[in-house]
Amino acid sequence: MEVFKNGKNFAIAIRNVKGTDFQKRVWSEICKIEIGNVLTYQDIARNIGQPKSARAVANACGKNPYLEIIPCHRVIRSDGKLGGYSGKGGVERKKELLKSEGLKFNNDLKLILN
DNA sequence: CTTGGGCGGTAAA
DNA sequence: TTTACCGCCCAAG
Repeated sequence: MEVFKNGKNFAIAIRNVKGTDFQKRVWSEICKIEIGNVLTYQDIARNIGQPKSARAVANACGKNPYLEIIPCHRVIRSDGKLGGYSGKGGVERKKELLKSEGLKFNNDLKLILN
């Protein structure tokens, strides 16, 4: 059994999750991102000890089975652009989610740092 | 801005 | 066991 925490500090136990070890490591790492924060795919890769696996991390995000729990929208590209979003609404939805968490973007969908 | 090479995990063939 | 596919990254031009 894996234990995930989201940004609101709810602990959520998930049994019989369907996915590979790699995917679970990625997902649990994503759950650590707090509201208003973002990490890059590369950051996640580094945090799980596989700095060269940024692309694979993106794959795992896309297969996230718990869209409502795991904040995969808080993962963006290392150049500050949004990247993709496989949930309903696509990147536009991703952008709105992040804006509602207090982040801002320029017209190139690029994150504006404070 | 574009391109081209490199990359790793996964599902399907 | 290969292949094809990607929500990526980086260096050059």
